[in-house]
Amino acid sequence: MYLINFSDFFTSAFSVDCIIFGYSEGKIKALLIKRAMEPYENFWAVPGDLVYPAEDLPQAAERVLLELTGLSNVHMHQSQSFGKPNRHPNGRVITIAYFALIRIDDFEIKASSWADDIKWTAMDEIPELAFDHNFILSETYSLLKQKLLNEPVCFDLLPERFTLNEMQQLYEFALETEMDKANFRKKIKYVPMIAHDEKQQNVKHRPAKLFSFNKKEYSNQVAKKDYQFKM
Amino acid sequence: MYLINFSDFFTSAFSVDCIIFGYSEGKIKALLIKRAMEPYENFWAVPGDLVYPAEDLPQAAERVLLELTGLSNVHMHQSQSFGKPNRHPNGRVITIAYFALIRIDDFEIKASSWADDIKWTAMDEIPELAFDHNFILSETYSLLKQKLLNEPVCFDLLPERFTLNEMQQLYEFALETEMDKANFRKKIKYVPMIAHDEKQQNVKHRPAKLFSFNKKEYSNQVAKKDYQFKM
DNA sequence: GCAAAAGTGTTTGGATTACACCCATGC
DNA sequence: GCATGGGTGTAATCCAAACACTTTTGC
Repeated sequence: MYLINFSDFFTSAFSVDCIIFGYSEGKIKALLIKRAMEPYENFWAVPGDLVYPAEDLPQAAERVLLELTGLSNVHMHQSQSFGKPNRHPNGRVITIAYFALIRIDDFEIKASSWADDIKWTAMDEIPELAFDHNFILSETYSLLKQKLLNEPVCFDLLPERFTLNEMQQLYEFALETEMDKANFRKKIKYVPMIAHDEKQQNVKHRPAKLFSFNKKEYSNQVAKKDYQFKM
Repeated sequence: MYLINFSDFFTSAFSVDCIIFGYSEGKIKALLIKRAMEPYENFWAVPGDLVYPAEDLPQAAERVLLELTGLSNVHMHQSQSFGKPNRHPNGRVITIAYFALIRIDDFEIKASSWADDIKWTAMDEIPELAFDHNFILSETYSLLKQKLLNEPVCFDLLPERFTLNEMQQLYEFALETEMDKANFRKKIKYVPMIAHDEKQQNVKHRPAKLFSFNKKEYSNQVAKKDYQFKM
């Protein structure tokens, strides 16, 4: 038996928070919005929204992403759920965090009806955020770092064509370590990548070769079980 | 602006599903219940319950665990959330899965008001379950396997005092591989464990030494950053 | 003694590390 | 030429796999 009526359970709301990670200037960044309404008006926050009663969760997260970036068909990774009874001042709201990895230069960000301002913020410069969003963001960033070690998700953050040094710097930022150039290249020797003839432009030193991730070949090798991405 | 009234968002319910993992006879097992009520009456299912409007999520999961096992103060690990709009026939119910790791021999399991029967089922013998519980269980098991590789959670499943072979067999089952005895022992050489004088009893071969996990020493070393559990 | 599993040592090859060196470009 | 990073080779070391061997118990 329950201590309350069955129907009284159906009095909660849930939201998705959608953490959008990008990479530029050697740093992993998250898209933050400045809230245009109470509660926590004028605080920076992770974009998120309530989920409609008939809407699927990842769909809702994709909707938030679409509104802010115009991007669709981006894979949403599920993070954790956060449900402390008092985390939202207006009622019981449980939030399910999702995160998306995108290429910063591929689109224009737009503020939305519920955001006054919007900006990319490097993960080592996150200010105080609304609600429990500092906690949500840092837990989700840990998950991202985990994935960077075990899955080739770095290529969702890097430009379609990138230099090996850009790739190395991404890992150096995420893992907060310095790496040896020669050793890094040995480590990624078996990652399926395409070497292009194209070179870096407008640099005042020897231009680096551009690479792109060979997704097809990667899927093949994983299916044949003779390769497992590992950093 | 929202397409529906703000209050209409507060028409959903949350549940927690609480996957209880144990280890015996060389296999990782999950505690399943036979449902005593509709929907899915008489189906096997993962134990779970609705969350009270003012209840914290991990608290609710602990409540479910307590009712079935009498155990409290067990750390609940969060798994994923599952929220397809039609996953529950009686309304929109989002479930947050948690999992607990316990020592099977440390307690008596008891059926509860909402369960007709209850049993331990090995992870390679899971039957068809109610709702989307097959999916929830297999996703959560993947997470457990992940944790077994990166955190010393195997000691929550093993008896307080265990043999190195029992530990090896746990990993062999989880990773679905066979391991070399000598190499396994080299790999765990730096895991902080206490070797006891006590030996295995009632075996018809040379009795093995019993070990236990040195949690205090582990915490120390992790704090000093000179050790990181890794299998 | 024999069976069975506990427990340990050795060899080998591949990966990781540290470090050195040469190369191509802009100025 | 020089500064700057791109790109590669080598030697030392560590680690993991394979496998063999010894030890201790019950019967």
